[in-house]
Amino acid sequence: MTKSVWVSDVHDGAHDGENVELKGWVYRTRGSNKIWFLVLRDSTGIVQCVIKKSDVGEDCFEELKSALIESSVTLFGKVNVDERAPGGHEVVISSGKIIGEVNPENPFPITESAMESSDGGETEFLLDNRHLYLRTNRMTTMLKIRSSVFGAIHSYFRNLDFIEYQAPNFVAGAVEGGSTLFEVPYFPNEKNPERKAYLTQSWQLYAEAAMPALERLYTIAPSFRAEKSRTRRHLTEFWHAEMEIAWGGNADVMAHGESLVRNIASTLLDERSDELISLGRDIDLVSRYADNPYPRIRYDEAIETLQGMGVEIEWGQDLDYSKEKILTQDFEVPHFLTHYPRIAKPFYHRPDPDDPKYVLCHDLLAPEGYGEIIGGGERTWTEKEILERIDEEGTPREPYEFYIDVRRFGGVPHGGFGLGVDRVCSWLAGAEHIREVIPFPRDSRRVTP
RNA sequence: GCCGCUGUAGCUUAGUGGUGGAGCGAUGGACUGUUAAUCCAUAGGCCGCCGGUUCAAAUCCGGUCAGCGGCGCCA
Repeated sequence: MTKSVWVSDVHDGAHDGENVELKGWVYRTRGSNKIWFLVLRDSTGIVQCVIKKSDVGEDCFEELKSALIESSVTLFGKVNVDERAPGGHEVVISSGKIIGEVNPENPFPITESAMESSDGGETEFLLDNRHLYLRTNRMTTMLKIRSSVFGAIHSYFRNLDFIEYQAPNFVAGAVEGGSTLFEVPYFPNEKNPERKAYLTQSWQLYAEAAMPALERLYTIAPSFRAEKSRTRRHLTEFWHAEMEIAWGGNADVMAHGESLVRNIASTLLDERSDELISLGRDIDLVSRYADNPYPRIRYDEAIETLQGMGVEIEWGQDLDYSKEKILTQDFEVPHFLTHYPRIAKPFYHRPDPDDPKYVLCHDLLAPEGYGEIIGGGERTWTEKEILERIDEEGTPREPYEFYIDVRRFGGVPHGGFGLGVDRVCSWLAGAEHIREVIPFPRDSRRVTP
């Protein structure tokens, strides 16, 4: 049953003149009643198969001719170098059969016309038929790019001896102050009829608990946000790559963030440049993101810049997307924004000892309007400071007792960041919408298929 | 939570008050090398749903449902 010949190997010339067995799905067909061209698709590409009635016989010819788009087939034939074939290689078939048929009364719904006006985007029809849309060239390409991004993140951290570490997805309280959490009934009982758990928004608090044990740790895991965001960069379930290091400050964490993102860009150039080109992505742009340093700008400078441009913004306000967009429109590479006002950020950010009006934090803003891809910084790490900050925010202490304990037993300076993996995929692939880079996107209005 | 836009055949769409058209796909036929093949024919429509105006509604009005886009929030 195992498959040994892949379409990409046929095009690479690995089987020229050989008899091979091909397994795959019908991509397109055309022809006459004497010669039939079946373009076969597998996970590595497409190849033209030539079926002549005189070679395969009447019965086989009629069977293969009846195979509709996305029928699965096995074909035997000889690999032939022929300039008339798309890609330069074709397979002249000697026999073959349909494995899984497609009923003519219910043909494969993802047609050329279904994708025609979508512009790589996401029509209602394509979203409803996502499970079938995955088989198309565009989605397959996106998923391959996504795989390389995940691989690059694992390689980056493992090469530096980071330990991959998993936190629970059911949690008792919020990480972000005031953000909306998904509630899940969690074994309510007589004592506690309303008992609930929440889906995690971040691995961070649990990573900090393991920081004194592992010192360098990372994860790639889903995070959940119950905000009804309707934008091209939000999902309710997204993949979060997070890291935490002991004995590191804001600048150290930022250095990792920069290296990681540049590493992802260069990995894509190595492994997926064909795919990027097929999506129409400008390779020079991706090279620029891989090769150039990412500047750091303090919050105060950003505010001054914006005010100088005539934007109405006051010191102390967080930078929303509309401001980010104005700020980043002239950026050629991602920029870090650092030292936000303490009042704009949650309690776990450490106040700057040089000026406690600010916290030691950073956001990494991607160019081309893709916005924030990293949020991170140095953590509040003494018991005194963390209690002070929790209280000043009005956050209850109880759910965070385990977190405060980290400071009570040998606290050390430490920090980390979270990177939105889907956002990075979307940005580097040049996607129109973050939904394009995840197989089954979840947003506030859609949980199916 | 707020603002905007769109629902016509399986898909993409034309149709501003008077018997709903096309392309793709499907089916049948023709064609010996096609490149999204081509040509001929056939089938396929509660014009999202409910109500109203009118002699007459896909078309005008009200409501409703669904979807999409944007803002706030963030990765």
